[in-house]
Amino acid sequence: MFSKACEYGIKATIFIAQKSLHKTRVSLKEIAAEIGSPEAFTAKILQSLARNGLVESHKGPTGGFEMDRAKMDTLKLYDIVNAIDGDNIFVGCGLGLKHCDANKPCPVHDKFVGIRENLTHMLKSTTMYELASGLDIGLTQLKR
Amino acid sequence: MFSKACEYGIKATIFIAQKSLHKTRVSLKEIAAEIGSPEAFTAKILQSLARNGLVESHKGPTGGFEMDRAKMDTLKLYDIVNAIDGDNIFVGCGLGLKHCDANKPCPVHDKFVGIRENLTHMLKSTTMYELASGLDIGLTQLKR
DNA sequence: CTTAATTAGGATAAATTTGTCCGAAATAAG
DNA sequence: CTTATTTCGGACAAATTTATCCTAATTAAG
Repeated sequence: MFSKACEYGIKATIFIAQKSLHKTRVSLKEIAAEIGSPEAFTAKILQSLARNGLVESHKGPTGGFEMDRAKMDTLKLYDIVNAIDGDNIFVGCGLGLKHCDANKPCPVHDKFVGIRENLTHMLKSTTMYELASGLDIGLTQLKR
Repeated sequence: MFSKACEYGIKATIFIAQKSLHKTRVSLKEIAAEIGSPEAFTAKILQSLARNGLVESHKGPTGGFEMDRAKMDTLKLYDIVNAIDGDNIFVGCGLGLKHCDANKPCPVHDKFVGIRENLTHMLKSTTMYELASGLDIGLTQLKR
């Protein structure tokens, strides 16, 4: 469904948010260890998320990644997926056609409309705070 | 959502089914031209589908691909996706975790259960006949 | 039997995604 | 100011997916 990069990006961001609930910054090293991802590859993804303002990064000793409490409410799962994998999964044709719409639909067009709306709505309504909280109270996990 | 190979496989199979509605066999060349796919790559995909009995193939002059009328009712979109991309999209964790279930769920687990059930049900209930018919009466299209 | 048309399949190449390495830049603290 | 720590970012490498090429095998028809 999502690329590896996107999976890592989501996991990393949730972990950063969880730590930020306790005003704690996390380093790339801690993140990669926690979510079981290749460190340098994760660095690229986080750099991109930081450049685009999805997470905050700080260099130097005591540096690392963090997220405002307010950001946890405004940042949705949708934003992370969109930032990393783009919007193809939300708007693209299920069969990869360039010109597929309700007028001249591909054979699966109507079948996919509902699925995509369902997915898009879920991703757009899921906040980082919600995901970070579930992780924080031990309801969910990022390893294994 | 699906790999290129899977997109080609779905399109090719629907086109084969449509032509079989009129008892007409189609060659690889016609298929690739119709669905706008690389011929040799499409050949690989169709070979695999034929080996696994999803479509029927015949060599020699007047050869090509076809599908029984009965098969069009039993063969579901699900079977094609499963044959080409495997079942990861149906059963895998949204974040790629190896051990993610209702007991120890990843942060997005519950969010994805409904989406996946929705997708799986749609794919399992969509027959080739339905898709081929829509294409045959000009309601849907495979080009562009 | 010969020929032509077609799928089968192995080998290889190109493109994309995933992953690694290493020096540069920034910065907190002694 | 110096040092240690951390992110940044370019270059490169490996793995996977997508695509191409070419020969073999099959088979319909003259």
